[in-house]
Amino acid sequence: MSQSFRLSSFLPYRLSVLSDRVSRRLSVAYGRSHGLSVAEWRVLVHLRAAGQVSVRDIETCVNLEKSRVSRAVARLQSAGLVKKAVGQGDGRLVAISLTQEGGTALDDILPVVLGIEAELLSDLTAQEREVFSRVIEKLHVALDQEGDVKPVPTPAQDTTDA
Amino acid sequence: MSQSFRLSSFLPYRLSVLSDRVSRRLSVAYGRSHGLSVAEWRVLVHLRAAGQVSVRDIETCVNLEKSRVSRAVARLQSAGLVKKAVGQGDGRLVAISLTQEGGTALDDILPVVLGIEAELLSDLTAQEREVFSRVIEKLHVALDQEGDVKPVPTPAQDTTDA
DNA sequence: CCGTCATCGTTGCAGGTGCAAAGGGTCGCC
DNA sequence: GGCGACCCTTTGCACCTGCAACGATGACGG
Repeated sequence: MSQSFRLSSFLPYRLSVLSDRVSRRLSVAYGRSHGLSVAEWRVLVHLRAAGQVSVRDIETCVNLEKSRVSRAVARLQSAGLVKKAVGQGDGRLVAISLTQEGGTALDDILPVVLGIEAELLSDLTAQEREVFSRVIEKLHVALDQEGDVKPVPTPAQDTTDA
Repeated sequence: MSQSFRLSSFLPYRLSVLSDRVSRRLSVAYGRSHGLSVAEWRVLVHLRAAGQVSVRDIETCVNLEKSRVSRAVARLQSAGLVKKAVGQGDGRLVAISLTQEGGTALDDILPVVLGIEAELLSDLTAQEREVFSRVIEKLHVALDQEGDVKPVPTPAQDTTDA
């Protein structure tokens, strides 16, 4: 039956392989030159855009688990790229912000990273880019639907009454 | 300058987030039900298609590091889904093949996995699928070109002499 | 004011991963 | 036949990750 299954045309496989390769290519820019991991890089970028934020903010905005964020921030702090303070209003929150050093590092890294992205995209037509982007969004929608089927308990009730 | 950088529209980020989500969704099928990791799943699938192969074969065909393959095979062996033997012609090679149990497990898993993929793709038009696939290939080509620049060793020598 | 519960962040733990070095085997060449 | 270069696979190590449990803090109700 499924004798003909081909991994090389299997969507999750293709996505995983491509994503890994791209990440690896990218890590040359922010990893090799500044010793940053993916998590650390994402945190830095988000800090630049958001100013002063909590771990929870980062978690939701850059798709990283809170423990991952926590450890990334700790490493960045000991590298001097980030500083932490207790939140003023709420003592549970941690106010994380970029240091000047962190900003400088980003200034270093961003052009390189954007250059790599541009090279990757350079052979694509405008239509290809647009469709590619749309498909990614559609896949997220599909994942939302499938995943969120769990919470919904009984689909029966809509037939029972008005 | 780069104040306007948006992680959410950054290609490597989008790919990574999507790929992670899809993998996670998929692991429900082969992970939760059979206790398989991604590496193990890929090895099984390749074995079904290729029959009897070596670690090196798997490594190149399913994009896994050799150490990852080695450990995946070890786990699969102790789970009884795979068997190992020394290669006949070459004593260095390991002849890895599916056991009957392994084949049965795949028979279980494959329909589920294909169903998930089908759901993901179900909202895409034929054109979207085709473009998406083409873009993935183009990105690989771009990575090949960029990556192979590496071998160039010393940027210093071109200034020093002829 | 105090008890209970939710929220935030950190940490312990078990496992997975990449890299590099170590086994073990093969082949060609002297 | 023996030696050294090479190849295939495993393993040691350091690191990263997810999950779950934990301590700390705030919010709410009695």
